[in-house]
Amino acid sequence: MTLQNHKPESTRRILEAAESLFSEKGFEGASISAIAKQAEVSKANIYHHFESKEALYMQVLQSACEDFGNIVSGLTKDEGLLEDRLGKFSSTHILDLEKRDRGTRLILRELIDGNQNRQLLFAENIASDHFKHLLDVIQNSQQSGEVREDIDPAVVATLMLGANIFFFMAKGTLQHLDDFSLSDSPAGFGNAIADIITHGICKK
Amino acid sequence: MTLQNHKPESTRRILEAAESLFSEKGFEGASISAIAKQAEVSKANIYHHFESKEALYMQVLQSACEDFGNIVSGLTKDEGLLEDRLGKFSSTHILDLEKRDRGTRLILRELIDGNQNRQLLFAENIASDHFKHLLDVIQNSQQSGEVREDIDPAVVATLMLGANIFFFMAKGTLQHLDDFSLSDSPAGFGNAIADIITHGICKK
DNA sequence: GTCTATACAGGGATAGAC
DNA sequence: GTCTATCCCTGTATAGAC
Repeated sequence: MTLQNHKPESTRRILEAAESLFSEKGFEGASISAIAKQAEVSKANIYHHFESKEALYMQVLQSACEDFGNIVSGLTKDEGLLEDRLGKFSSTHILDLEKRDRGTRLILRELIDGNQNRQLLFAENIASDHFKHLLDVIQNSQQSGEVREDIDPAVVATLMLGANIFFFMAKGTLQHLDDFSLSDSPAGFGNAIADIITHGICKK
Repeated sequence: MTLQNHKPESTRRILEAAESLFSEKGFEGASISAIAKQAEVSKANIYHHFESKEALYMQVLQSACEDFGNIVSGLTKDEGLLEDRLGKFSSTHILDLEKRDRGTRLILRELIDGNQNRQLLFAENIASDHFKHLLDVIQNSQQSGEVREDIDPAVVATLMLGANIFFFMAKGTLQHLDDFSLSDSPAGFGNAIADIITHGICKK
């Protein structure tokens, strides 16, 4: 976020190519040469715009985090049934994961790699948006008496977000399971888990 | 699984070091030199026992998959309340993810990398154990009338396994969230989501 | 089976012309 | 700002002695 936003075209192309390759092959797997080739610039040009490979990577990661923040603001807080609201949230969330496929993969990689410093960054960026937004909805429903008091909202949020994220990352594997009919219907999956979370799987 | 099981000590040490480093840094991030140093053998020795870096990696991955298979067989199918059975399954599962930390990370990495060939391997290995085992439990409970007929067992299984796996991989990040009290209690989390999945979060 | 030494390709990064 | 050419290091993998 420098003051002069006269970013040359090449910078844009470099970031684009870097996001593509880092998300596909990881930090070590993506080489500067490959990024340069895909961006149609020279290696030296990359080092003119970015201090190092690491600096380039961090910039890509930063952008991905910011993108993630602007997603889930459309969730209605007070109207309609809780199941419908959660279903909408879940569907929207999972579709967004797919829409931002590359950014999503990038962040998932970081979650696993477990770099201590960066996980705080994620906690602040992503958690503060997705997670807390979802927390609010559940806490409100708890205060209005719709939701059981002995439920931990953070567990509900983790359950829902985790299921969506796992659905995203295991998509390729889930498709091989013949029992799994919803593997190509992310929105359907989102609604189905909202149903389960609100009402449970047992008969009443 | 060759016929002569006279694996020399060094082979054992190499596999051990390889699992450690591959799981920590990924395939590209872990070098043969580093593995050799940690295993206290020479680089050439590794190439004496394994055809290539890729072959070594595949062997490590294979072992991790097999380990995963032998986990969840203790789940009781017919006794007790569904909530208790699911709670036990979930807790056991999540504790096993942690116990086999390195193998778990290895497989999660592969899930993201999305190598088409290997995802079939996972579907057959892991799905056929964890996933189908859980499917059975739910389908049985459905036939006995305990569980709603309009529930897709595969969605329930994905929901539960996904939440556990996400809990495992996001542990480091979740710890930074002050709202999340269960971040250091995997078994507690497992039981909590079993409660939600069976009964739902809404008041009856 | 284990080592040292080495081949050779490719990695990240820099110098300096334009 | 962009390039070509180059530096130095480390990567995987092999040769050959012991």
